[in-house]
Amino acid sequence: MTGTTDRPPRVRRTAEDRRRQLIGIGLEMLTTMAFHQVTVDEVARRAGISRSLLFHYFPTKRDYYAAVVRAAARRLLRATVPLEGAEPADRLRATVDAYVAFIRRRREAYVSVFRAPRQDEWILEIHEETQNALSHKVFEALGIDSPEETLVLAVRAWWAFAEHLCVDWTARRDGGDEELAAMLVDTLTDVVRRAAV
Amino acid sequence: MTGTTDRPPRVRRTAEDRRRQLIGIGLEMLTTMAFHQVTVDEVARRAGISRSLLFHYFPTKRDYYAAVVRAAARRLLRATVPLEGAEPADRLRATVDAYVAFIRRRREAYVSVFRAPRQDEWILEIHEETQNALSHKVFEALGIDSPEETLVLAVRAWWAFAEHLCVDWTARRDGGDEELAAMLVDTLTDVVRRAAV
DNA sequence: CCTCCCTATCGAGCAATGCTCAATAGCGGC
DNA sequence: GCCGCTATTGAGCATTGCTCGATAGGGAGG
Repeated sequence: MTGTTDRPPRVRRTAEDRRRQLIGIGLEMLTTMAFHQVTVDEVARRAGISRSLLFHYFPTKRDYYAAVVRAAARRLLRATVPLEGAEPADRLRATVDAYVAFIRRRREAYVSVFRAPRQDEWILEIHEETQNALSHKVFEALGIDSPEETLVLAVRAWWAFAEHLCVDWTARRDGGDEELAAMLVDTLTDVVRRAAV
Repeated sequence: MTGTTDRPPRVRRTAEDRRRQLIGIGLEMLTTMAFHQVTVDEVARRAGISRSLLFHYFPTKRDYYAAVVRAAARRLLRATVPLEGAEPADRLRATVDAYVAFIRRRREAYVSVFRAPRQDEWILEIHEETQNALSHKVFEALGIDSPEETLVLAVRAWWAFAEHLCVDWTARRDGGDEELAAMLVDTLTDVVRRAAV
């Protein structure tokens, strides 16, 4: 028998392609394990490349992580694009519905990326940015142009509420998402009212 | 000149003492940096001991981290002991006030321990436990013995709201904590009402 | 005050893992 | 069919979490 380890031959992709592949692998792995368990070695192995190449595309493991998380964030924001030209209440409800549906569908990934142990403040920042973007959607939906700081803080904090409730709710119940969404919209309305005073 | 590196002499403490010292160092370091930046080497250096000794007391770095976080959680829970035998509304307000005051005082530490990047699911669990304990205090204050699951989820999620709002608020404002506490109590009341339906 | 023993403490070294750098080889363009 | 750009690799370094056998401080008993 030959002593050759049957390694797949070197394949050459475009940079763009390779990036996408690597980020895809990261997204997939994060649904299974926490990021600090995701070793560069393993990602490279799954991609069928050497560790060095990963470092060629992402100078640091954190950069890689950040890219993966950013990809996840983009997915979320794309999923919650607000309805054009409907009633404020409907637009609010639509965004909240989309958010609930997103978490229902991608719960595992969402948790590992955003709520599970994160290793890097950078990830916090991306999460923060994302939640701020969601807050912006709320103000958009409500037709509020330049909200008071208190209101901004309150709505942002409400998203923390929403995130937590959605994650827990989808973990314990198989359905009732309409009820959940309704409760979210109601409490959001309450919060806005309280903070606007 | 002598070539002796001036290392302090070996001092022998009781196990209990050493544990406390190490945990204290951890709490202190966490106010300055994220945990993954806290290296075993550095902790040992500050304590004036060898790395090995740290591993003698905490079999794993995570065990050490967990001990530090647990200590921080105990502080928080001790700080928010509910008033005995007052009106429900007053007890609620007292707990919320204590929580706000705690974050105002120990903001840095709180953030690094609970909201900053955490490396370990164990830490999430401790945080979760702590927040659940806080939820329990709310039900105690309100005189609710066995709350519905929906209510439990809602109140727990409200604590996520409260945490976020407090951390952000204390970061941007120097005062107005009464206003903050009032808003928290109001929104909590709203949430309880909405979830009880 | 001396001795003994328990255990707190250390030093050296291993393994995993993030990261670097010079060298190699596939593929598009001429 | 050749050439050059760059995607790709392999070997190796440093840090860091962790192990293990050896050492020594200090309280208990004489």
